[in-house]
Amino acid sequence: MTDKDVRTRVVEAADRLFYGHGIGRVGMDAVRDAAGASLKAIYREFPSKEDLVIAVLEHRHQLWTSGLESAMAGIAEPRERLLAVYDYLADWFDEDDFRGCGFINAFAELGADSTRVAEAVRDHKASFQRYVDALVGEIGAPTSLGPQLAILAEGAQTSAAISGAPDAALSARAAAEVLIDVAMAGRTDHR
Amino acid sequence: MTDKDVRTRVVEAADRLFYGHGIGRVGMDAVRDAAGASLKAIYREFPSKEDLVIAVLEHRHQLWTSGLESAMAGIAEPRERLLAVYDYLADWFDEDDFRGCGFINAFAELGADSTRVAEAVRDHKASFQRYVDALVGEIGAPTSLGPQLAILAEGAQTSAAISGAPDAALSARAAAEVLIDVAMAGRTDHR
DNA sequence: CTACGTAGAGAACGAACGTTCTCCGCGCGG
DNA sequence: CCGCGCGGAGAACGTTCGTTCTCTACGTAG
Repeated sequence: MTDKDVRTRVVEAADRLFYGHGIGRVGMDAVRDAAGASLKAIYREFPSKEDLVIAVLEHRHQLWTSGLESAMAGIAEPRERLLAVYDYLADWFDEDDFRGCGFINAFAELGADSTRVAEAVRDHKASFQRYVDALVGEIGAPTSLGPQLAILAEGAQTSAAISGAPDAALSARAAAEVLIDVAMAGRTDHR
Repeated sequence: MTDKDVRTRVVEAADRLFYGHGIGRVGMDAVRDAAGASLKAIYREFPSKEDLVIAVLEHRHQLWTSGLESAMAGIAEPRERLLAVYDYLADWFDEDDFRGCGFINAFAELGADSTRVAEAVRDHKASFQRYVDALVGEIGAPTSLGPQLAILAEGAQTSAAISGAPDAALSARAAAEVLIDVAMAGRTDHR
């Protein structure tokens, strides 16, 4: 229980609670109980709840990024790497505590009033967009494909969260395949 | 100010406030002030805040549906009607108080704990899905196209909300065009 | 005119929350 | 062995919120 330092325990506990019930519905007392830390220790590490939220979003960003990388481990072809994004989503949607994209949820809840939260969410999405854009660049597809693939990933997450049907990832993957292939075929292909 | 009945005024005011700031961050006092009604009158119409939220979501569903219909008014071709969905989104994203899909926002905030809200959001999304599916059926495209087009619409909304860039609608429209055309071409087309 | 039912304005209440404070026990330097 | 500072547990505080209650004004029936 006390094998990790306070900061890590608090962030991980808060992440689980915030993601599961929404940020506004989880009090600092619940975080304290789940993290096994004192309120004093929490507030020493995070001056306010908003700071904790930001730290949680950063932690979630790390998880997402490393998860995505390991999902692509061993895949060399950029086209296959792009499609692996949707397989990664499919695995995620199947977890029984899946409740949509934590960033979108945080943005929906606090984005209007907290500039810092809005910025953290924007950063995360922009980082993913850059990642996709880079892969799109590698296969030589037009840059307009990047946003389209990102929108598919985005939409699959909320679709799966709301309907509870994880096969939104499969639909998104199939659509991505079509978009990629058409983009490649339509490219000025004087080899 | 008192030209409409209390119920309508309350729902419209609450809708504006909830959508603009998030449901949890708007108190009943703010609704009372904005609607120009007494708390007593509000609670006579809506036994609890949750009931008001449900009524607001239903009202928003009406707005969305009628807006979509009028966006398609005069368009006969099912293919063009499908694409008009994304034009409708584009117009919406351009409004300066656009803050994402109110249903997704409500779901992110309350879906985990309020079954009624979760259900209302699911109903709305299912209704849109049926609408798209019907148009997909009319052009004789495979049913798998329906979810793909809905995911694009979904993703465009959150993308535009977070990045603040309304051109997500254009990306989604372009992607939809490709998906539709490929689906039509790939159809067992022995005429 | 008078009694009564109704509606509005806003005070009041209890709960929950974010944040701070108090108190106590424990470990360490002398 | 004795102070002393630090950390934890949780009480406390001020605010906000959902909901209810009180009080007053008013329209209407008789």
